[in-house]
Amino acid sequence: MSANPDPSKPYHHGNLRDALLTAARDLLEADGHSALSLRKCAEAVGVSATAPQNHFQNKAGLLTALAAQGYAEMAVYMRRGLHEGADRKLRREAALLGYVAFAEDNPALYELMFSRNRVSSQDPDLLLAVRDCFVTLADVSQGLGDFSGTPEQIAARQQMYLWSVVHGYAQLLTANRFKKDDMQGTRITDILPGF
Amino acid sequence: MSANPDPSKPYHHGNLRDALLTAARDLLEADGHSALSLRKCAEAVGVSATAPQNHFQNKAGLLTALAAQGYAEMAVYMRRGLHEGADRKLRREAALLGYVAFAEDNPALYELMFSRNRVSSQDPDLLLAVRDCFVTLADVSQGLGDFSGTPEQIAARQQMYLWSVVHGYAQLLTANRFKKDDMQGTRITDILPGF
DNA sequence: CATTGCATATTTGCAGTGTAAATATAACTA
DNA sequence: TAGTTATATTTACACTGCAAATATGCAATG
Repeated sequence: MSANPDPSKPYHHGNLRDALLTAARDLLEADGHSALSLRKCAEAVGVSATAPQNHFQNKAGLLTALAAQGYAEMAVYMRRGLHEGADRKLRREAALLGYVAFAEDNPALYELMFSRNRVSSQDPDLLLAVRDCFVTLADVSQGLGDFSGTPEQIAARQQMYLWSVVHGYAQLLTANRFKKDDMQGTRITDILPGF
Repeated sequence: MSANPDPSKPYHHGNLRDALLTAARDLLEADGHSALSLRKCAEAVGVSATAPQNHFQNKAGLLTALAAQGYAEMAVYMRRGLHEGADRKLRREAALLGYVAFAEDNPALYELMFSRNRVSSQDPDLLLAVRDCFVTLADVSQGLGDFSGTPEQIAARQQMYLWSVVHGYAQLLTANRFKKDDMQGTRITDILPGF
């Protein structure tokens, strides 16, 4: 129909999917989840309003991809400073501090990752990223506490316990639910009895 | 201009605010937060699309009122089965089970109550409801664990710890993040080491 | 009782949103 | 080169929150 209005800009972006994800994360962390729309992402990247539809089935698809990216990064945070052969308690401490650090660095994304019904929880890529992330958590939960039952039950409860505390702490912290006076530099590793 | 189209229905609803809140909760729990809109609430109650504006400054106002209602109800759940003079451990158990039961009965509302930036966290009514709710939590967190420091620091960390575990457990549970095979009827009181 | 004031509800209008469908463009492939 | 496919645009529509003007009826006041 009409010619390309700006010949300097190619018709095809080349890497639109990644560019949209980056724009989405910026919008999400900068202005909150309510400021995140497919159209704003498109505008930020400089493409037409409906271009994102070619890369994400719908908005949930974009959010799901964001969440998967988040889990992958959280895994890196957790493994940072976690060295093979180190003392188990030190490994656990490193993983927990990494977990919380990720949540503090990406509070809006963290909320999205643990939200109900906003991401397609059965997405294969997401499931993979989640699994990879919680391999570390399951690892460092070994030998924790004094639970009873079969070895499998003990392991399951150790994981449920550790994940519950660290997730609860991370979410309450990033949602500003802890009074600053009470905090006084308290870290996740300071509130685990017998740690 | 034009006469009332249905004389059987009064021009003024009479109790629109409460009716809207009820409709909002139904929509929220039934079809998820994305199905919740001011217009749908209005339609469910049978008033004009913009009638809610007279009772809530904006959508955040409605969500804030919903959250405040939630905290008030959660306080009731926690105090249910918590009798004066009872053993502290039993009181703690009752409060925790009540906390989780509320989250299970109102998963979408629970998520809203702990979300970032969706509710006006400085709303006076909300703050009051939150405070009343966590009086009980602070109460039953006394004598928990083996923390060190000044009495104030110990109390603060006891509260942070208990709130973190129970919140993390409730959220992960209602977000279906615990594998059913691992659960096997495990309750919050089963994953607290030394409980 | 009449009238005035106020809380409540409606109507109208607008910008922003997700998404479907048809079309256009360019890259790849045989 | 010709045909196919992936990628991007345009157009269209229903839905949303919200602002502004208007309508309605109750309650208090003269």
